[in-house]
Amino acid sequence: MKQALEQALQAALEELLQDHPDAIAPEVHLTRPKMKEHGDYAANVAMPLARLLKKSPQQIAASILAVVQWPDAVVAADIAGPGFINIRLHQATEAEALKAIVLAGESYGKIAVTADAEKVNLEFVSANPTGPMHVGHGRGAVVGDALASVLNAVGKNVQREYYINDAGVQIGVLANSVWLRMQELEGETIEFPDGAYPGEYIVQIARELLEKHNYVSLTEMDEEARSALVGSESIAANMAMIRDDLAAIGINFDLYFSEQSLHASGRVSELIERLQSEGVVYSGTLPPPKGKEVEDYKSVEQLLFRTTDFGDDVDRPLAKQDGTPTYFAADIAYHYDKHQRGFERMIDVWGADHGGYVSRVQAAMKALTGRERQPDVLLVQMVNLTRDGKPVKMSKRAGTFVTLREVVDEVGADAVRFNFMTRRVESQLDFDLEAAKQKNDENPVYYVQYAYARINAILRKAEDEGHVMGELGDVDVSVLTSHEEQRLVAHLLAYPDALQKAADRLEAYRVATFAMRLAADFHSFYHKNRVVTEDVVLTRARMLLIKAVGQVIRNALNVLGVSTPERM
RNA sequence: GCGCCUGUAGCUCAACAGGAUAGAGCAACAGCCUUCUAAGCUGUAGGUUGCAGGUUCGAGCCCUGCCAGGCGCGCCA
Repeated sequence: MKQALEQALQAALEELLQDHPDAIAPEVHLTRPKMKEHGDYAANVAMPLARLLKKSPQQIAASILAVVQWPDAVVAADIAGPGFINIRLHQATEAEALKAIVLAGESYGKIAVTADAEKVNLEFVSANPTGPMHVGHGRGAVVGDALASVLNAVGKNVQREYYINDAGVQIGVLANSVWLRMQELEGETIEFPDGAYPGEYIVQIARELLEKHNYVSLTEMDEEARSALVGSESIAANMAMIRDDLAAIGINFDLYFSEQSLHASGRVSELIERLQSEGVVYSGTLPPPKGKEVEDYKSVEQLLFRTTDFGDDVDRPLAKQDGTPTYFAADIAYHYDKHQRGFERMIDVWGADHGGYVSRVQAAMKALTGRERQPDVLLVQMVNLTRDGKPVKMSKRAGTFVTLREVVDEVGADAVRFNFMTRRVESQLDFDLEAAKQKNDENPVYYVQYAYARINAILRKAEDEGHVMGELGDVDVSVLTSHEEQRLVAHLLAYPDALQKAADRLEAYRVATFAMRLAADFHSFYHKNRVVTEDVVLTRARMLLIKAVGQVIRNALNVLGVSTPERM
């Protein structure tokens, strides 16, 4: 319907502007007015034309209305305020759409993924395999997963991908930490250095490794070989834990991609060679960082990628002083690999502390593929964990940081997911453990789920009393005339647009706020109108209405990965 | 010092692509359960949208400058 209206207006505009060959008709964009008095749809097209045509917006709106050919469903269109065109539809036309919603069911609002759908790679979480995920990772995980679902729902072919940083010095630290604990468990006296990972999980891994391997033969091994063995097994153990924790909030990846595999297969060095042959690499020195005190700064000649030619601030090193590739070098190889795997679009979800990294990766991809803004990066801001309003002290060094798993176990997956999803990623998020645990109005997730459960309670009650909605075609929706009913209908019809907008802007939180507003409209309706009454016709119409509401709430929560209990 | 993000009601956040009277929840106050789930609803109060300029028919949103908070700033990832 919206499209039909927009087309009608667009056609009218073209006609009007025939006398102005140099004028370009603005794209018609209809909105749903906040206030019912402003009709079902509103268009502001007359306003931007005011200057161009040297007429008042009201006059222009009038000339548009004079030529426009509306679809049958339009009952009235008038000019209001500073030049809005407000369109009113036959109430029954809107309500008829309830039937289509119920018929479509789970697929209402969704676009099917076709064979030629755009291939999107969505990389998120990518927490280091050196320890458990913390709450900040959890936010990125939830946001990434929901965004993947949103994109999938609008017809994109989405792959969820996790990049395992299983290379570099941190892995050596991990191997060393575990080995020290193994020695300790065997009764040796060890000194546990500051830089090592202190957590209890390290001891647990050490214990498991001692069960699998003969300690004495390990001590007899060459140190490098032992470190490699302990390291890779520790990574495997940590990844198993991470996957398990992710599964606990309903997140599964299509692919876990190993950084180490890029080094092992020679793809990183191949990539560096390729860049060299293209002349965007040189040997040079970087100026010392400004504003930050670097005590032992030494100017060193390094292999540098001329990212400044592609929009970055300074050139970036591809190799460390010892000649091994930097993380950056591997990451370029990784993103280039995604490109070669045929993804038309890449989206990365990173923590805000990686913000300074965006321009260099995009610069590298521009150099390699000529494409701008790839990957598209979502920077997720920090989570401040509180309990009863007081900050929860976290220290990674002391091993006292709160893990994502602990939070999920304490407050539940639904509460964690929904709370992480109700805010834009750009804003920092305060997450209070006590508030998230409460099953009351402080907790938006229950508010929405409660609406769904309540709808089901009513439908059960209706059936118990012998009411049958019957064939959709027989339901007379013209009796749904109250303010609350019309609001609900309008809201339901806005769902596909809301989903599309969330996808276009990579803002999954919109689906959450949509669900909350819909739930609010439903609760309001519930208190003013009875569904099950003596009036058979009205009862059937309202059963259809709330069934459609329940369906849309369910669809929205499905996208967000939040459960929809039938009873609460 | 430079770059990115943020600043909206006492608190946590919205405001759909620059549109109509800036909205919700919590907290406060006053009401609503012998009728489909009170994990809910209705009402009252609460605002110089950090500050100052600018752009235009119109600015919370765009531009400039300040102020405040967060993140980052070579060979960690």
